[in-house]
Amino acid sequence: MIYICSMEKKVRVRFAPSPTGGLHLGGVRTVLFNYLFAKKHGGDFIVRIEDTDQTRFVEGAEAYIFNTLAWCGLTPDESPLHGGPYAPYRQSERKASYKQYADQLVNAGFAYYAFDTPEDLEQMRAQYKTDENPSPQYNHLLRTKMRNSITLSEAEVAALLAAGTPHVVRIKMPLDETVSFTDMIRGEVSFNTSQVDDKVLLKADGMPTYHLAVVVDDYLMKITHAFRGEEWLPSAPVHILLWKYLGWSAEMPEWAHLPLILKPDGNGKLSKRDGDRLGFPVFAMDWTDPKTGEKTTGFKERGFLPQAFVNLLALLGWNDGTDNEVFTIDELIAAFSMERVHKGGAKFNYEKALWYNQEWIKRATAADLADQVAETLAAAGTTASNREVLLRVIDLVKERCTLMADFVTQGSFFFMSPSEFDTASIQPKWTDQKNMFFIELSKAFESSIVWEAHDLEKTFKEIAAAHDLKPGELMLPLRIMLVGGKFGPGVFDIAAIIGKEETVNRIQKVLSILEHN
RNA sequence: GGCCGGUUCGUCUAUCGGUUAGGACAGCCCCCUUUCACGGGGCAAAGACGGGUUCGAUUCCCGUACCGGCUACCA
Repeated sequence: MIYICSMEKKVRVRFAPSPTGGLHLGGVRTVLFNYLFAKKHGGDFIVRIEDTDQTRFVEGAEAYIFNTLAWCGLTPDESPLHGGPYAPYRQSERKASYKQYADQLVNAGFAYYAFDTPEDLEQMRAQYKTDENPSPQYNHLLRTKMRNSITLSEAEVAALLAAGTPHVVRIKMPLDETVSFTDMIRGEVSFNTSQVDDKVLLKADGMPTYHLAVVVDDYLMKITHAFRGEEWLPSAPVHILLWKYLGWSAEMPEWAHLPLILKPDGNGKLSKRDGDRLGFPVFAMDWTDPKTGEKTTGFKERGFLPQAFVNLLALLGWNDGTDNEVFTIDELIAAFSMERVHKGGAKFNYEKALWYNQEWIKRATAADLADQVAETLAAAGTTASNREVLLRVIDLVKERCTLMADFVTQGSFFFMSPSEFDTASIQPKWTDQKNMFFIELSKAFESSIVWEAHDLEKTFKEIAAAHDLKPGELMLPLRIMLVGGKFGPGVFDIAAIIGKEETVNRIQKVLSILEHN
């Protein structure tokens, strides 16, 4: 027998989000693994919007998803936004195409109509709930006790259908069969069909559930590899069976169930709440819930570089087998392989995330950072109009910034005089002698012809010696005069950049503050 | 409860039968630095447990424990 090897087919993967809110870490990582795998194999990355639940529709969520992908630089080859040969890419717009497959399954005896109302189901669950079985399933046992085309006569079913009675289509899980498949990450996984319930395939409103839609669309869109979170593992047998019942087994994609991203403390899936509670972002970008108005901050607005965000996500559950942890997207594409994705979930570590961002800021050139830094500064009320100066400042301070916002504290004083001076740190040891020194220093600076760090330091030391003072006890006062506080790069580098006039002004300003205290 | 999955330093992880079990983040110490960082050096820190298989198991198998996921006309 000749098989068409999947390696000969063009790789096509899809990310299929439900537009119900902000995109969280785990979601972006799923996108990333899809993207890396596709690009690694010269394939296509498709985004398909799974908006089959009309009750959960959230305004703006879809646009948010695309904005996030754009920020991360993970551009889809096909999507509702980018178009493509298999449009539409929104399941709500594909609604009409699902019913025929549901009917096909019913006609073949693999699925059936169920007329139970939500109240009926609720009652059933209440009735059969016991301590041993806290959540009774609509399965091979219970379906015989419900109102469906298995328990009802053919005539009754026909009459109900003709009367337009609301109904769903459910898969008829076979009794005691073993369904197994090879997961790219976990190897062989198998299930006994008696343990799986009769999932709804087509809802009463005519929309498919995820179970039907994912199979139909993956087939129609010629998806070759299906990656999703581990939470989908339990429903995999339903999907495998559907591929089989629809007669598409030969084209079924390879599956990979990605490990979950866990909360840093305790256990369990990472949620938005954990971020709020522990003080770090969980969403990629800011998200405001249109209904509640609740705002959630994202990694972007928190001051992360997209390269760092992508990098840290890739290394959460994957590594290339070496000690290398910092990768560009191109390096990730080159190094990526599903075989090296972990099975176990990973607790999210915000400290490590900060480290990645700092690494990326350190490695970026001043020119790379300039626009963003200027923007960050502007948002904080500081105008950096001179690009030349801005570049010098960035080079001087970037290794002390872990978040973009750090450029505000580390960089503002280059462009405007500090609004506050930490004089409390120098006051106790302040003397007339020091006062005299700074008066003379400011005069000397004022009459300087050259204005470079090296010369300024030389002048500073000469005058200090003349006053019989150690440079060490004068450095901190000078720093506070120029910076406002005990931080920042070398004082003379700072003086060199802010210029003669500003340097002298700041020295005199603090001198007068000290005098009045 | 049932089903499925997972388990190496506090955290992320390397190891694809033989290693002093390696690296990174965080922590601590030292050096560099007349601030804060960066950088350099060092310390401390791990195979859940019990059985097998094997000359030899962190690695392969089984059981137990623990953790997680799922158990909707949600994805």
